[in-house]
Formats: sequence, C-alpha cells, structure tokens
Amino acid sequence: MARRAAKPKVLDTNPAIARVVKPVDVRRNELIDCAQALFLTKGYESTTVADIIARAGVSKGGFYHHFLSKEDLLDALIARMTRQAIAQGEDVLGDPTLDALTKLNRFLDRSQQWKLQSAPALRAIAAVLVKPENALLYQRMIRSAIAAVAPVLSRIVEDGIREGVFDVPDVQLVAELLLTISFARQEFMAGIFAMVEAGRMNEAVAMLGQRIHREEALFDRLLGLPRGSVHLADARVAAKTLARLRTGSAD
Amino acid sequence: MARRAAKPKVLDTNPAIARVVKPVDVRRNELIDCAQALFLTKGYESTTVADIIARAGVSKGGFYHHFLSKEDLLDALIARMTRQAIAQGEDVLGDPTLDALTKLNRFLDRSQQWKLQSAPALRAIAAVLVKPENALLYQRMIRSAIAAVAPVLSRIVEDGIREGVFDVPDVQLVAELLLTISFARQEFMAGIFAMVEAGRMNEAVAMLGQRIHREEALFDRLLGLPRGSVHLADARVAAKTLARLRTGSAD
DNA sequence: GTATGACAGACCGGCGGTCGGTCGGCAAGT
DNA sequence: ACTTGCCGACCGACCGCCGGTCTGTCATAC
Repeated sequence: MARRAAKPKVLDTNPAIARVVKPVDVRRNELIDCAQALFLTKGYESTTVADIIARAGVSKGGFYHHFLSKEDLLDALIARMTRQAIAQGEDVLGDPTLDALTKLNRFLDRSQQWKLQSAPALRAIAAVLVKPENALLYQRMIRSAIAAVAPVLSRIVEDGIREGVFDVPDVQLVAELLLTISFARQEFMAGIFAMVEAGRMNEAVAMLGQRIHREEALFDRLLGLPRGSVHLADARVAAKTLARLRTGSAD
Repeated sequence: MARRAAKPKVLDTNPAIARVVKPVDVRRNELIDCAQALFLTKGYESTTVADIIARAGVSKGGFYHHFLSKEDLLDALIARMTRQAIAQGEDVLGDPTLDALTKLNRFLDRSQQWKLQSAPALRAIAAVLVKPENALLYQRMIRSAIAAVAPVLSRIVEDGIREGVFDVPDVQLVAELLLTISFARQEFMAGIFAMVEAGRMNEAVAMLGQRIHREEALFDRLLGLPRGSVHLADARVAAKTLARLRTGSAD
C-alpha cells in the first residue's frame, strides 16, 4: 500500500475531541509554560515538539501557527524570562537618594533573596543546565541575561565613578565580568548541591562561604573599592538554605 | 512493495569501489580532520555524518566502527585540539630562572604570536563559533581549553604569590576568570573583524587598542599587580595583523 | 453569510544510529 | 612458499524519530 494513498480528505470530524480556541497571548504563554517546564527538566535537545504539544493539548499545526520553529519558541521563552528578571529590582535603581555602592549591594541582596526563595527549583535547573547537551539553552539564557542586566549594572557603576567611589577601566567590560562570575557560580553551585546530596554538608557550607568571600574580594578589586565594600551574600543565610534544601529533596 | 523485502543478501560486490583498509590511528585522525574542517566552516549542527564520511571516503559503518556517535567524534576532536594547545608553550613554564610575571607575559606573548600567525583561520572560526547554532561546539572548546590551561596559569600565579609579587584571593577562580576574559575576547574580535570587512579600519584599530589596554588594567587588578605590569599584546602588531587580514580576505 | 485566523493531523525529507554481512591482511599450520 | 582461518576494519540498506509543511476544518466576529 502506497504511503501517499491516505490523503487527508476528511479529518478533524472526531466529535469526542472538541476544538478549543483561546486568545493568542494565552495559547502562546501556555505553550511557553509547557516548554519551560520540559526544557528545565529534560533539557532542550531531548524535548521534542511532540512532547510540548502533548502537554499543552495542542496540535502540531497549532504549535507552528504560533511559532516559526522550536528555536523560535526558545527565543520567546528566553525573552519572557529576561523580561521577568529585569522587571523585579527596577525600583532599587530608580531611587536617587541611594549612593552607588548601596544600590549595588541592594541589587545583589535582591537577587540573593530571589535565589533563596526559589532555591529548590534552581537546584534542578542548575543540574540540567550544566549538562553539555543543553549548551544552546544555557548560552542563550546567559547571553540574554547579560545583555539585559549589564546596562543596569553599568548605570550603577557609572554613578559610582561620578561619585568618585568606584574606579574601573572599562564599565561595560567590568559589568559583563561581574555577571559572568555570577553565572559561573551556577556551575559551582551544581557541585555544591551534589555535595549536599552526598551528605557532605559541612564541607559544602565551608566551601560556599569561602567562595562568597573570595568573590566579594574580586568584586571589590574589579570595581576599585576598598576590601569589604561589596556584600555579595550572607554566608549564614546561604548555609541555612542549603540545609532546607536537603530536607526538601525527594531522593 | 514492502520496505523490508530488499534484505541485503549479497552486497559490497562492486569491484569498481575498492575497500581500503588503514591503521586505526590514521583513519581516526582522517575522520577527525574532516570533521574539524567541516565543523569550523559549516558549524557542528549543520554538518551531518554523511558529510563527514563523504569527505573522508568512508562508509557509515566505518564511521561508527571508530566512533560511538557524532558527539563522541566531537569529544575526540576537542581532546586533540586541547592536547595540541597545551603542547606548545610548555617550555616557558619549565624555565625555573624566570619570575612569575615574566612567565605570565611570555605566556601571553606566546599565545598572541600563535593567534597572529593563524589569524586568517581564526577569523573564519570566530565567525562560525559565535553563531548560536554552534553553542555546543563553542562551549565544549572553551571548557576543555579552560580545564587544560587553568592549572598552568594557576601554577604561575602561585609562583607569583610565593615570590610576594602577586596577590589574589582565589587562585583557581582568578585563573578561570583570566581565561574567560580571553575567550570573551573572541566575541569581541568577531565584531572587530566585521568592522574591518566593512572598511572601518581606523575605528577597528582604535577599539582593539583600547580594549587591550583596558584588559591589561583588569589583569593587573585581578592579580594584585601595579598598573602596567601585565603586557597582553602589542597594539601596533595587532593593527598590522588586521591590515594584513583585510588584503587576505577573499570576498 | 462570509471572511479570517486559530487549530487539526497526515505527511515528508532527512537525520543519527543499527545491523547483518563482507573482505583485506596477518599468522599459524603444512 | 602456499593454503587456511580468523579477526576486525569496513560496507551500505535500513530503521525510528524528529522538526517542519501543508491541506483542510471549524469557531468566532462582523
């Protein structure tokens, strides 16, 4: 029997499955939601568009009506994540009464807070993201985040220079470096999480604390600040979060 | 006609195509050679194993006899490149009469020399590597290179600390940062190359020179050295290389 | 009613990977 | 020196699956 014989003459007449029509934004976001959940658990390459549409309850045609390709969906996902990320923490920047160093520290504290409260999710995400097969996903996220946040950081640094407190040779470069360090921390954290799950809690806490202090020193240096100016994160709080993480893990 | 009917009863009897047998190392390296050439021109994803075997004159079966998968071949390629990279420049490190700063500068100078003499190839490679579809290739190369070179750099930095000249909070972290900066330069260079090809040579030279000076300042700072200690690259030489690149480009 | 756009799903080409089969070259037996 | 036998390098038809296309259908707005 030839393959092409079964031309779609009459289809979609199945009354059991009702066709649901939704506003474009809703459908788009539903698809992005599903994709996000799948990408961050199975990885980008391993997730097929069949997986996505199955979870979203949409057909292939529906999918490609909203997105040009699988990668186009990834773009949309990254864009949404980036938008959400920069939305929070804009208020800190707007306050003109704050000096640059305070702004920076508040900014760092803010992101620390956010990381803590979403630590369980981040643990899983970090584990997936570090896997080599997700290089594309990883790179896109980081580049997009850097592109979005670097200008914000640059503003703060420029303020600091104007105030005569910061001293940096290249604002843009330093801002990107600071962010690069922050993202490199993700790989470090993947190791820490592994350690915690292996039961070597004390060791993990010690390493994390040390890392934080050393990164702070690096930040100070890069920004031309006296030692102890930048406050990256509280080591005790971080330790507590790790402890909470351990009890929360299912395996 | 059913698909499976054409079972391979008798095959490979075509006398026109002789079967060539080669030593394993030779074949493996031939395949890696072809893959390298293709990956660095077409990109990793766009290169199919059909492309590779066509170029190498080997069958599918031959390919999978030597490699477990396309990614396994990539691993082998990266490993070979890394091996070659660390092979050169080992002599600098071995010289015990040199102080750490001199070693570092020689090390940087050495890699600068290498980059200059292979500039045309690097231009093409940079253009391909920066494309998002090659994220895997890019990430693997960088990670492998960092993993290989970081210990070498760390050694130098540790020597410098022992000499009381360098002052860094975290040797490993700083070494990785230095390398990260160096690799981030590749993206910067892609922009410079584009500028050169657009005919804005003066602008490109100026930007490159500025970048070099600023990176040097950053290196000094990260290593706790007085300004002007680290000599990354000669701006004039770099400018000349750019000029040579322009005439050498085919388009 | 009718135009429009959201959605359905059979289909396609091509990809990475598999598998039964083939044959060159070396070494042991004579 | 000639045959034989074996091993592993090599072959290529085939497979399953995946991203993407295309024809066709239906809900909704006007």
